[in-house]
Amino acid sequence: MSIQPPRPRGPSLNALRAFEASARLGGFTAAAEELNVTPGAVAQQIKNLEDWLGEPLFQRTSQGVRLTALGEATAGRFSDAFDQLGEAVGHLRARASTAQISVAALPSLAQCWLMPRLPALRRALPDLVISVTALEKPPNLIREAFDVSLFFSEAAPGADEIRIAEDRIYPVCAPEVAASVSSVDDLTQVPCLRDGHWQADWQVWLRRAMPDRPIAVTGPQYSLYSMALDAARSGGGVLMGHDSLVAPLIERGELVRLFDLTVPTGRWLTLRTTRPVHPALKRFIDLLAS
Amino acid sequence: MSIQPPRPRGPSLNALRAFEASARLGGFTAAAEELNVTPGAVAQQIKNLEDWLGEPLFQRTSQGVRLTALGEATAGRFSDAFDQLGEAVGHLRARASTAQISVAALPSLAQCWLMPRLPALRRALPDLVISVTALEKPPNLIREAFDVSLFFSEAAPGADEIRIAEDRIYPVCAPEVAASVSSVDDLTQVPCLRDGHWQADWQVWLRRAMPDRPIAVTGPQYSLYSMALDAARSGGGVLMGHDSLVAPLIERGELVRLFDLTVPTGRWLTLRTTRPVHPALKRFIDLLAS
DNA sequence: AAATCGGCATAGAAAATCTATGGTGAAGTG
DNA sequence: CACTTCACCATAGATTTTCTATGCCGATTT
Repeated sequence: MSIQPPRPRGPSLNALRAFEASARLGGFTAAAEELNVTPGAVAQQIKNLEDWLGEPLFQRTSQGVRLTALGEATAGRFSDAFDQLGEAVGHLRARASTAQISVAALPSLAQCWLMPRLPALRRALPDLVISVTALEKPPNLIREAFDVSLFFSEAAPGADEIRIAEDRIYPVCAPEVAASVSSVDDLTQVPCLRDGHWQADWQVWLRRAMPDRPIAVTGPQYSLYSMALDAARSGGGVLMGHDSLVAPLIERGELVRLFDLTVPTGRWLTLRTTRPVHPALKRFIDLLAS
Repeated sequence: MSIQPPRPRGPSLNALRAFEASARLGGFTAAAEELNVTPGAVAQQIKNLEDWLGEPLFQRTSQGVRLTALGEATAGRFSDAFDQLGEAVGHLRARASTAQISVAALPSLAQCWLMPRLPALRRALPDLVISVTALEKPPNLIREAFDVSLFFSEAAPGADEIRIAEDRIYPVCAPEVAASVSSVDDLTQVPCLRDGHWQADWQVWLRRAMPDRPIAVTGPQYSLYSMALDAARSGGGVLMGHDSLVAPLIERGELVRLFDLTVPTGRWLTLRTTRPVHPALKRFIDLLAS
């Protein structure tokens, strides 16, 4: 008979992950979002870890948290370790023959760019299960179980990134609305539709259209670009169109361009992938980027 | 309002750890021991991981498990990642000012070697909380929350190991028993106490004492060396004494040596530590090794 | 002054994880 | 040849961990 008493328990792996994410992202709330839990859950995990350690890792202030010296000194090691773990999981998935791909995309891109392409993709890759998740902000592909992300990015493309198209904007509206807008000044007389996340679009375009005489436009705001797009299609006003998203509608005659001024926003529609890329994913990406 | 749907869930960290341990130790049972859970729990974790992956990682045979090609190809990455994670936790503990030390030791060493030294150690390091866990086999110091381990080892000492003493054996008994044993042959007439884990001790010693004429001794067996030692002290028979464990009792006259033959077992009492070593631990080790 | 943004604490709910149990086939043992 | 042992499986129920929900606080912004 052998002695089998309780061994000293280490910290929970989830607590370590919560610490790492909070340290890297600079707050419990951001970490909670990445980990897909509530901020309270992260706060608790970190408290557990601090209790186990007997020492605080974050210094709480009323407007957020800051790493203590101890936290600062060790956070990097945890990030490295979890990077490596994420990479190992990536290899596992890449070598497994499971034909599963999950895409993270900006809601507008998911709906207006990806969805129209999905039927053809599914037809070309019938053995592939493709799932799409709409996210406001690009996920950390090393940590989360996404294979591909599709967002607008200003940065120069990295090694695992492909620039698909430049983001260019111009006003668009339904054909029957176009008649009532003959000059830029007329825009003040019609509803100028806006997307909540791209509030600045109109200003960006107007600054170029009327550099000397600033004008202000107003109109309803939609939380999703696709909703604003629907509104524009049904004659609800003028929308600041993003070329990648409205071009097919213009081609089909559902929308028409107003004026000829196209303004680049300085961002690019960027597809980012995890490494390593398994064969099915490679084919998927090649089709998307072509 | 933003879209916050379920993100694709990755595998649980605990499942990954169970996989890593099982792959490294070559079985669910061994992994369960290290992780301090039942084998069934490990089997379930691994099944979860395989279900998530859609592919088996182990090939089950009736006498154990073997890694599949996929498991073989990725297990190493997970070991590296968890090594790094363990190291990060080690740094965390090392920099924290918590004066907590936990020692893993062979039951016999814990009771007969460490316990007698503990009072002095606690007196010398009063601000240190020292806990001791008896284990049959040395724990993996990178993975588990031990600071120091104390076992007999045949291998040449590594970088984080200190050889404290050579393991040498010789028969001992209570003074009143010594009178009835004047030659090695007399050993067949008295109970020869044995420890369950050191069954071979008598054979090792007798092979040297009587190289030409092998004799067999018999006697009760105890699961713990300290029990056999108590039996010997109270006159229950002759015990094969390990020098490090019985020397103090001989000095105090509670036991006497029989014959003059001391046989080295080829093993060494070895103290192993984690790196990095924090200051309190350093002082502890220095005291133990001196 | 009100709204917003992190963060905290707590209780109860949900989910993950573990144990316990009985069963299998293969290998070793008397 | 039966008998034991060993490692693993499956399942159900218990336990522990983790999460959500809620109300609260203090600082910044409007």
